[in-house]
Amino acid sequence: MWRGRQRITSIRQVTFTAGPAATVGRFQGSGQGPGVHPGPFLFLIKNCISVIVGLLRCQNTTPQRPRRFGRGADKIVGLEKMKKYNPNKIERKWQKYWEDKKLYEAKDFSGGKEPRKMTSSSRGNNFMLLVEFPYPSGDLHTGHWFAFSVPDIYGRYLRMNGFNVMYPIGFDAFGLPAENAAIKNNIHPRDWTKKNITKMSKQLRSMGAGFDWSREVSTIDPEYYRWTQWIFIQLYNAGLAYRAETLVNWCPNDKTVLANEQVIDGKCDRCGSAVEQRNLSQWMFKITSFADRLIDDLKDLDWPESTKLAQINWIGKSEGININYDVEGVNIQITVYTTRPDTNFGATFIVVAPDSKFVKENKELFSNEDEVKKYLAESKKKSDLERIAEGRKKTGVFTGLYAVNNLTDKKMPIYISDFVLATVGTGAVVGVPGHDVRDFEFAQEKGLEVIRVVVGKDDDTSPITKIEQVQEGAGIIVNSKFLNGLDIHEATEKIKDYIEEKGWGKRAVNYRLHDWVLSRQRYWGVPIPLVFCEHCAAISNSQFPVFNDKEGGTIMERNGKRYAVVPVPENELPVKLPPLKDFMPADDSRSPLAKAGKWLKVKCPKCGQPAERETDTMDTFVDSSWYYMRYTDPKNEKEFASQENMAKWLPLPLYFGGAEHNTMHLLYSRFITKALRSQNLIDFSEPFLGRRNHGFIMDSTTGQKMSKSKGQAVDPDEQVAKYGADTMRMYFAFMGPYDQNYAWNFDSVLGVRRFLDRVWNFVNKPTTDNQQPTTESPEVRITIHKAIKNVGEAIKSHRFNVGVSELMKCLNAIEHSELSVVGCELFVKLLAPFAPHIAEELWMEVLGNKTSVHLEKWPEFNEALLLEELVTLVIQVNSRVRDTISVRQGLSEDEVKKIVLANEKIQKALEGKEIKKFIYIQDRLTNIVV
RNA sequence: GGGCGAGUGGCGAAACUGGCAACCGCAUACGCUUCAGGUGCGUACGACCGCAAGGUUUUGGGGGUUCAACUCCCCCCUCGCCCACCA
Repeated sequence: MWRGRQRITSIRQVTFTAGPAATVGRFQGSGQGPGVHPGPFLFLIKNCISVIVGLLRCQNTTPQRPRRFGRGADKIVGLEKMKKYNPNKIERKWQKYWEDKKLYEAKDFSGGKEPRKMTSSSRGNNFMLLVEFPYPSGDLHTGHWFAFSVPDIYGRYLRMNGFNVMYPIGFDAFGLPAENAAIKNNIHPRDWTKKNITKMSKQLRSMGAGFDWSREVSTIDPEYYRWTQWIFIQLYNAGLAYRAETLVNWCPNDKTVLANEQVIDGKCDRCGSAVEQRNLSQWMFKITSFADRLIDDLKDLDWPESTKLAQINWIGKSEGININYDVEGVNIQITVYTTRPDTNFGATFIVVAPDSKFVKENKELFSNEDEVKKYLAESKKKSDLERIAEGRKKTGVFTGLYAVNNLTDKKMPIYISDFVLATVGTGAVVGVPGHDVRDFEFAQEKGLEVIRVVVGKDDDTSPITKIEQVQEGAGIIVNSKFLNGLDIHEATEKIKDYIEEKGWGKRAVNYRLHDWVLSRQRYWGVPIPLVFCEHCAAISNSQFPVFNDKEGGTIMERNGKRYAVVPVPENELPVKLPPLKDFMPADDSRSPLAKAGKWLKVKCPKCGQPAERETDTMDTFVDSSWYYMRYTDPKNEKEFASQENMAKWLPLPLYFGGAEHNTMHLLYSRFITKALRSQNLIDFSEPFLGRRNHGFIMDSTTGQKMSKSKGQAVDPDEQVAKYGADTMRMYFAFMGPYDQNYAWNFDSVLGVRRFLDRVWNFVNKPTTDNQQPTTESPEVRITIHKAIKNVGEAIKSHRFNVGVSELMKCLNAIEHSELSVVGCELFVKLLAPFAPHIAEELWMEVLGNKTSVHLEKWPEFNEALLLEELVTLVIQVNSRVRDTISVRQGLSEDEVKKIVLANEKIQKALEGKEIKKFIYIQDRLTNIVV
C-alpha cells in the first residue's frame, strides 16, 4: 500500500514501503476502468498532492500541448469510445511512413560528429550495426526474427543516443540449396532465389526494424560479384590463391563434390550415401600463411571467449620437432613430427599414412610389395563411414624397412596404417606405445615392444600391459639416460636442444588449419575469373615469360597439357554466370559450367588466341567474407568500396550472429580482411571488433532447431498477424539472454501482448477528474526516472530481457496514477526501441507530436531525484534477517547503528548478548554478530 | 578422447563488485467483472509445519573460505554444443 500520501510534508518523507514495487504509488480503487471515478475524498488528496508537489518543484511545470483525443482537457473521451490497440492497423502505416521519410537511411557523415559514448572502437559517431545477412531459403523463420529484431532494439537505442546508425541488410544468395530446390521444383536457381528474396524482403519489412534498404546488397548481383571476382584476382596476383591437388568429399550418387559441412557422419546430407575421398585439383586460399596473426590478433577483440577459443583450437597451432631417422640399408631418411620428443627413448616403431609422400616415393623399397599394395588399395576404397564404423581398431602393414632411433640405436620397424593422416605433420608418426593410446593399440595389434619412459605421481614403474596404464599427462621421465628425473616439460626442451645440436632434426610448428579449398564444381556460384591458355604456355619461357611480376600468372599442367593461367582483366569483369538450362552436376567431377559451350570458349586476354575459362565456382563463404565492406559504398562502380567510405564505418564495432560461424564465416572474413590489408587495399586488419552470438529458436514440439528444411511449427507471419510485430519483437527480447536457445512459447507471447494493451490503454486513458494533471506525484516521477536509468543500462549492456522487465515494472507502478504529458512521453520514449510502431502511434497520434519518436533523444535521468528514494535496509543478527527498515540513502554507520539498536525486534534478538561486530553495507544491510 | 558452456520454483528467467534468492512474465487456484471469451480487474503462489502470527528449509551433490556464497576455491555428478585417430 502507498502509505506516503498521508504524510507528505517534504519530498524527503515520501516513502515507499518495503512491499512489492507493484503497489508503489497505486491509488487503490481509482481510475481502474471505464467510467469508474474515484471518490471525492481521494480526489481531494490527489489534488492536494498535485498542488504541494507543484509548489515544491515549480521548475517542472508541464508544457500544455494540444492533443487530438485521450488525455486532452478539451475533449473527454470515455474508455468505451477509446480505440482498441490494433497492431495490424498501425504497423504497416508507420513502416510506410518511416520508409517515405527515409528515417533509417544512414548518411555517410565523416566521423567524429559527436563524441563517442558507447565505444571507442568504431569510426567517429558512425555505427554500423550488423547481423549476419540471411540466406534466401524461402521463408523468414522465427530464428531470423530473433536474430534481427533484438539487435534492432540496440540500434534504435544508439540512434536515440546520438549515433549515426547504419543497420544494413542483404542476401547471401548463392549456394547449393538453390540448386537442389531448383532441380526438385523444375525452376531455375536464379528465379527461385529471386522469388525468395522478394518474399523475405517483405517479411523483413514487417519486423519494423530500422533497416537501411537503400544499401541492400545481394551476392548474386553481377555488380556485387564482380568485386568478389576482383578480390579473388588480387589474392591470386599476390600468390595467396593457388591450384593444387587435394582430397575432397565426393558423393558417388549425386556425382558431386561436397563441402565438409555437407557431410554428416560420413554420409551425404542430401541422399545419405557414403561419401568417398577423391583427389581433385582445386583452387585454394593460403589462409595458413596468416595462421599466427589469426591467433595473435584475437586478443584485442571484444568477442565471446568461447568464440576466440574455438578459433584458436581450430587453427590448432602446436610446437614440436621434425626428427629425421636414417632408414637401415638404404640411403633415405624418414621424417616424423612430434610434440613429445621427451618420450623418444620409448619409441619402438614408425607408422606412415597410406597416402603419404614417403609411401608414394619409396614403394619400390618395400619388401612385401603385394601385402602393401593390397592394404593401400583397401584403405583407399574405405569410406569415412567405414572408418567411423571400425571405431578405433588399428590395422596396418609392415614395409620391411627399419628406421634407426639415434638415441637408443634401436631398430624401429616402419608400418603403414590409416590411423595416421597424410595431411597432419609429415604424414609419419613415431610410435611411443607406453604414452600414447593410439600407439599402444597399434603395438598390441602388431605385438610391438612397449617401454615405460614416464612415471606419474603414483610412482608406478611396472611394465605397461593395459591401455589404462598408458599415461599421457604430467610426470617424471625414466629409462631415458640424461633425461631421467626431469619433468616432461623440462625434458621436452632439453631433448629438442639435443636433437638440434646433433643435427638429427629441427624444431617445427604445425597447424591443424589447412588452406581454404574455395573451388566448387557447382553451377550456382561466382565463376572463378581465370582463363586457361595453351598458346601462352607454349610461347612462354624463362627469357620471354608471358606474365610480369605483378600479374602472378602461372603455368600449370592439366590432362597432360600445359596451360597458362590468365586472370581476367579488371575491365572485363564481371565474368557473368552463363544462363544454363542444364545445371546438373557433370559426371567427370567437372563443374556444370563446362557445358556452357559458348561461354567456355574465349579469346585469351593475353595473346588473343582461343582459350578456355575456368569452370569452377567459388565457395559462398568467399561472397560473404567481404559484404560488410560493400555496405559502406554499395553502388560504387569503380571500386569494391571507396577508401573514404570505408574509413567512416570500418572496422565494425559490433557484429551479431550465430555461434555456428565461429570457425567458418568469422575466420574466413578475418582472413580476407588480412589478405586485403597485406595488399594495402584497406587500412584495417580486423573486420569485427565486437561480436555477440545469438541462440537458436527451437521448435517447441520437436525440440529441434527451427529451419525451413525440417518444416516449422511456428510461422512468424501468422504470429505477426495474430499479435503484431511489436509483440513479437518484445517477446524475443523478453524470453531471456540473447545468446541462449529457446522454444517458442505461445502463452508467454500473450503476456507481452497484454503488456502492450495496457500501455495503449494507459497512454490513451482519459483524465478522470476533468483536470489537466500538471505534474505527477514524486513517487511516479522517481519510478519513471528509475526506469530511464535501468532500461537504458539494460539495453546498453545487451540485457534486453531485463530492459523489458524494467519497462513492465515501471508500468505496474504508475498504471493507476495520473501522469503528465511529459511523463507519458518519457515512457513512450523508453518503449520506442522495443515496440517502435505502438510507440510511434502513441507519440504522434495520441500525444500529438509532429515528428517521429525515433528521432527523439533518449531521456536523461535525474540523479538527484533518484537519491531521494528511500531504500530498504536489511537488519541481520548473526546473518539472519530480523527486520527491514526504510531509510534515506547515504546514512552513516553511526546513524544506522542508532536506529537499529533502537529497533524493538532487534533488541529482542540481542537480549542479553554482547555485540562482537557491527557490519554496515551502505544502503543495503547491517549484520550484527553476537 | 579433447575443447567450450550450462545446471536457480510447475515453466522462461532475475540477482549490481560476495550483501533480503526467486524481480518481470507464463502457468495454476480463488474472488469480482462479463451475454460470451485464449476478455478485464484483484488476491495468492519455491518447499515443509501452522487457522494465523510466525518458524524451518532451499540455487545439481559434497567439502572449504567469509559476519555473509547462486556468486570465490577444491572434489564429484548430470546435460548441451563444437571438434574429433592432430602425433
